[in-house]
Amino acid sequence: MPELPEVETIRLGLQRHLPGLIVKSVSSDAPKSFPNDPELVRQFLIGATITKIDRRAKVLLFELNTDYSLSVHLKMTGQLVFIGRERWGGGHPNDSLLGELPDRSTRATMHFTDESTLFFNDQRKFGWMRLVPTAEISEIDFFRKVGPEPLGTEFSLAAFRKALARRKNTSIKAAILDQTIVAGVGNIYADESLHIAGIHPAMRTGDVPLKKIKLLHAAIPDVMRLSLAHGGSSDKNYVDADGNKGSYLKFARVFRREGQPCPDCGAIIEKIRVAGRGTHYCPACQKLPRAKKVNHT
DNA sequence: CACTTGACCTGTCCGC
DNA sequence: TGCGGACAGGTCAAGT
Repeated sequence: MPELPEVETIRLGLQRHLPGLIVKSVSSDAPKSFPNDPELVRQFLIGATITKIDRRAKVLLFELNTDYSLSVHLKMTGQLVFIGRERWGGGHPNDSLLGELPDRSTRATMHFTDESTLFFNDQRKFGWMRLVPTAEISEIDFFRKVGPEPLGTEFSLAAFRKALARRKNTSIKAAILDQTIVAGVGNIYADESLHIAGIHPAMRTGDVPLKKIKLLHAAIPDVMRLSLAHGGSSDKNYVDADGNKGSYLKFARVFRREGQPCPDCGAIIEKIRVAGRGTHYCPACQKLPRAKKVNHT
């Protein structure tokens, strides 16, 4: 899915469009992508005003002027696309999408009283939109366990080292994909940050020297800021709230670049499988000392 | 607990 | 061209 930079890009777009809008109706493929009790929807979503769009890790939170919030996880292929008040003839920048949405991957559609619409599309149906009592969000298991935001101040080197100590026998890639270690890293930015830090993705976490852990700790927020500046990464599905693609992959160092030269040394980038995920790395810049590998594929 | 694998879905691409 | 299998950006549950 969208990883942190993509979800944050979507959040910024939604924050421009949604606050102040009043939900008129919702249609969905419930319960699959919209697992909510119809009575809760009627009471706490229909007629509610959206006040703010927040994000924690890869989860979006639509704050409502009721006791509930709408949490959204896009997983691998989710999209949230807003179509403005086209009936007013206002020339919204993505009016060209009119007629293209809904499409066959549209799982939920939220209509607002001003005739604008938010489409939740998700080809693989892994994502969801879920009403949660706002006061209980911090008690939800995921939010209790999730690690620090890499672009925030709590992501200190000390906190990172302490968290990594819990996963010392797994690969460093599996460790940084673990949302309880650091929030928002997914497959793209795991590969990119490990390349910046010069760490082989399959290296056992406990064997990565402190010097490299420091580089990795700096690389994770750096690569996310760079991606954010380019509107995120669009490989196949990702678009922002206005339907635009992100361009980070044009600048990617290793992700989806197997067979191409490493931007640092020119060696040919390889693709392997680590932690069950397709993994891209430079065999020259990211060496694996003998016996420092983790015993899974 | 720490760790790995498989499941959840649909679509696409690749080799035969 | 058709068909089977592998694979795709994320998390969970369930197994060891």
